Amino acid sequence: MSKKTTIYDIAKKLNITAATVSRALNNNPKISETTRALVLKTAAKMNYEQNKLALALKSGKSFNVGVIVPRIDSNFFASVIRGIEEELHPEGYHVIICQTHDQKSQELTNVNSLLNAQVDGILMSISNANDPNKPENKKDINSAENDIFNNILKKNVPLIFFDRKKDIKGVSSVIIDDFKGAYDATQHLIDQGKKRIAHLSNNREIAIFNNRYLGYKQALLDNDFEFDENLVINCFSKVDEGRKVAKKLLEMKEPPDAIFSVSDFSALGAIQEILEQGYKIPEDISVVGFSNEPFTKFMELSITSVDQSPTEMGRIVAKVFLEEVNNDSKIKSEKHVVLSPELMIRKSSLSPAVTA
Amino acid sequence: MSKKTTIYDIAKKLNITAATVSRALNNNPKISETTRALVLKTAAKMNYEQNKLALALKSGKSFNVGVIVPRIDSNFFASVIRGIEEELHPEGYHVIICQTHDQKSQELTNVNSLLNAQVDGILMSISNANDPNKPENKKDINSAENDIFNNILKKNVPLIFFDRKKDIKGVSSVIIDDFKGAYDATQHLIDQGKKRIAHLSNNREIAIFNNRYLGYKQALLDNDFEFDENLVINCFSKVDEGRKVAKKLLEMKEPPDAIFSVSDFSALGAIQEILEQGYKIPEDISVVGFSNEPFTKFMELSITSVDQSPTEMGRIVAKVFLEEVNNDSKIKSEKHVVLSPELMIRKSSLSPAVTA
DNA sequence: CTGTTAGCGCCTTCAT
DNA sequence: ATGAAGGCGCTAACAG
Repeated sequence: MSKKTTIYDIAKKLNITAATVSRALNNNPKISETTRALVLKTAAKMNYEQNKLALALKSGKSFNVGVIVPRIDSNFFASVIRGIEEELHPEGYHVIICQTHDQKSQELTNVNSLLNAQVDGILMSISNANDPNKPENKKDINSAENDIFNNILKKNVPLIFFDRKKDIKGVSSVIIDDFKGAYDATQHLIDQGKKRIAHLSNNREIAIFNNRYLGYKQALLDNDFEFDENLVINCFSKVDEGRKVAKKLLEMKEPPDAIFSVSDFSALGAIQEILEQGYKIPEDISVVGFSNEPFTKFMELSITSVDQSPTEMGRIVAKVFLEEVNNDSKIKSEKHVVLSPELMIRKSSLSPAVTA
Repeated sequence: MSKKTTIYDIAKKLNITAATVSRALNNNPKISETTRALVLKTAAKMNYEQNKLALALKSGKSFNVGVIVPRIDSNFFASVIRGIEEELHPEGYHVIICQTHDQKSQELTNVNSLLNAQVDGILMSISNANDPNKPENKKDINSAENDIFNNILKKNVPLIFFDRKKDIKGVSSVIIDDFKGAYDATQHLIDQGKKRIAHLSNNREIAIFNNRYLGYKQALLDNDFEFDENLVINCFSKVDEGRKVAKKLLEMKEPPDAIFSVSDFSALGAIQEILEQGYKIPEDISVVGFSNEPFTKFMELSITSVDQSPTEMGRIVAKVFLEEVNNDSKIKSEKHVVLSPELMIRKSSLSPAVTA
């Protein structure tokens, strides 16, 4: 129906020129108070609203930022996005979300389509951080990915990684200290008197999982524990996978008396299997997860987990972006923020003996 | 650094005009194969990428849609958004998300800013569906809200409500059949032999909660149960609130033997309180929640709940939007989709007697 | 088939 | 203090 009213409409009505209207609307000092007031009034009356699209085309700033995540319906990513949105909204930015479903191809198309949409920045958690040291990954997909990242940078669009990063020159990042999170979790189990601590890991080509593995290992070494590679098993972040792996662990000649998992979901699966086989948690076997998923604290047997403060992470990612986008100087500096995770100690690992 | 290359750049290089380049790029039939090939090749070589902003300004279509939700870090909304994104992405649309934190004021500013950004549609779950029959709501905020909705429609921007809707002429909606969900849940409890079923409700000015209340009530009446208003208690969707209310219920002279809650969170709180007081679930008291939050199936004592298929809801919302936006005809028709919820029966309500 | 022209809505020099 | 003109990048109508 009613076409949107433009500055020309209101200019015509007032027998002045669009430029004047523009000035009045933008608090330009070079204009008389009377005409400004008049313009403002009629603008309001005519329901004028600025067309940000035209402004964007003119200024080269769209006030949109793209956020790329593997999926949005996971508490972690949703919370990060929440933080980003809350921090960016007051600054006038809109948040566009894209999902990759952990597929590199999606990642590439998403980046391209965001770039075409002229976003002012791209904040992303990369789909699958292949180890650049592995020669088989170095070519094909990986180089295509690097190309796209460099493409972003060449266009002067700020790019910021969060959680799952990749080391690329000129790219800032916000992550948590996975090493520390794992170290603390393992130390906690040791403090509870556990002697044989297993580790449910995941694809260690992904930095976050590798760092958790290293933190676990270091805690053992620092406590003069022997490190037994047989107690480290990879599994996907699924409940069923956790069950399977737990079953294997319980079949060992010398089963573990504690499990530290990189995922709350596999930790939950392990717990289910352990209880089903008649063991007691935490008396016989303690379990610690990672991510502090909402369900971990809701369980009757609440699960100890490592909190990653995702909303805070999102806030910081947004702040780093704002700094970069507001930094006019030609010299761009990377910024690397490492958040400290917090161990949430709950029933699944709190030995009654120690409690008392 | 490298400024983005435009069609002018490639036109100049080829000594042709920008229009021709545009035609070549858009598969316009009126162009020779040779020049098209040439243009395509040099475009690729120069890393040309279409500026969607300019296109949007020209065509009036931004290929952005705004999604407004109370908050994104809730499994329900995140899943709906997932569905929306997955359905819209292949069609070339980007999804902009806004949060209201259940505040009407935020809702208004979000709508306005999306409109300014020239989105092609707005999909929203309204913050707080005040009962329009309540005279005290009819003025101020409510009318301001209606104004803004009508404003959207006047601009010919498709508006679609999901989950929390409001009856406005010309606005389509996708919701679930809350009445049926509640009815089925209550009937299930009756089938399990329960005689005195309490209901944890919530602000019934919000349609979804009122409909759940009505479904609960109708199931009782259809089974010749007496309806006891004392067994209906309002509480927020929080674990602690559920505990408090459960405590009250257990203090009654004649406590209930089952609870149907409009929220999984308050259901969980109730469960915690009930177990703590030494009652058995489901033998003494059965509990059923609503929403099928992930944790309900993870609990050792898994919680029966009503699934709302949020991802599916998102997909459908997106489809309804696409239909509207692709419908050229002047006659706009509302579309109202009502999804059928599914009761997920779990341990918290499955009486062993019946199981056997 | 291709070039010319104009305009989407806004802002910003440059005049006046 | 205001008007005139140009341009952001693209497409569509109209010529040729």
